[in-house]
Amino acid sequence: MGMTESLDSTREAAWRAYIEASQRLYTQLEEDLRAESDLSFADYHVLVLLSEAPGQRLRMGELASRLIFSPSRLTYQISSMQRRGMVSKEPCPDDRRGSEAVLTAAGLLALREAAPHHLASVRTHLMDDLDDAEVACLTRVFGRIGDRLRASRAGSTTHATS
Amino acid sequence: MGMTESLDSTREAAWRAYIEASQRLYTQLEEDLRAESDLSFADYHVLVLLSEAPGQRLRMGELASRLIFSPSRLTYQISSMQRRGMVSKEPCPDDRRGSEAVLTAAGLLALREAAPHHLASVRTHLMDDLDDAEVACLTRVFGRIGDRLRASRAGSTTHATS
DNA sequence: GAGCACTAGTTAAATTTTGAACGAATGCTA
DNA sequence: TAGCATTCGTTCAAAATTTAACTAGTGCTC
Repeated sequence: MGMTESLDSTREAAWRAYIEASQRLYTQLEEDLRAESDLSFADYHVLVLLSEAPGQRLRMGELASRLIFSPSRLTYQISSMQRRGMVSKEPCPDDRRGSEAVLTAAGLLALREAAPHHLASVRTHLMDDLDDAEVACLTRVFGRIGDRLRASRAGSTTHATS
Repeated sequence: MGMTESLDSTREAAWRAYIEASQRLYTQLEEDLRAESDLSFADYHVLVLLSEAPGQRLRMGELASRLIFSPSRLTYQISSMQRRGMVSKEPCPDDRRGSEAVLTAAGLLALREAAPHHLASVRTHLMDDLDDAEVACLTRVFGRIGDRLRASRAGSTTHATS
């Protein structure tokens, strides 16, 4: 387990650059989105996931795990969107504990109106700066990290065997 | 300005991988930090910045802009840390409007105790997976994006001249 | 040096997020 | 099938965050 207590300096620089830029990027995208659409980043993301789902509906739990939201956060998020008419909620047919969030026509419209602006933001603030090799690098790196984190979380949920 | 309405598919994949992994990474690091130290990610970051600053003190505004926090969020953050004894607050000598956050001995100790664990998390969940070329790529990409966003925000703060 | 626009930071109210506890339904095991 | 651990999602209270005033101080312009 030989572990040093710190990051080597090139990795520390990478870490700091990543943290700062990610924070700025997120802030900027959220601001752009709100400026042109009444949607938060979370709203937008919910709309995307629902619009891509079969029947344009998803179980609360499934949605929460894709958004990486806590259950209660998702409950709040969905009721807020429901209040604004973008989604409705229906009881789940095969599991009476569950419910599903369903995209409404208004929700789909909101997504269609916001998407071009939002995607333009993503391009402007992030993607336009990247060459193909860099895009490939990001996909590879973050894909791998996401996989690992997804797996480790799935593993630790199930109670530990001695 | 010929702009398409969407991202090409490799960029879209990169974007999605990045967003998901970033969110998971942040969640995981925060959880690790709390599990082993009573500190939030924000607390930790404040401690790092103060510990590196000359006199181990920084103006509120300076700290806010480095953390990418709104002024009121920083006020809240610092009072919370003050309550817990990690920082103190002193009026700024040369500008009576201002104040500075000062690292306390307890704050420095908390940082020293948390750092090895936190850095181990960063390594485990992010850096250990990356080869040198990938580290270089991240540094370059996020450095550039951070610079651009910092610049564009600085520019838009000052009111627009027609 | 008075007036005025701007900056620093705080405060207050509303919104969002977390975390723990809960009620209801499921499904496994005996 | 009774019992019990687990899962699904919500609720409630507490903590964090945002947003919009607002106070105080600065510094420029005349």
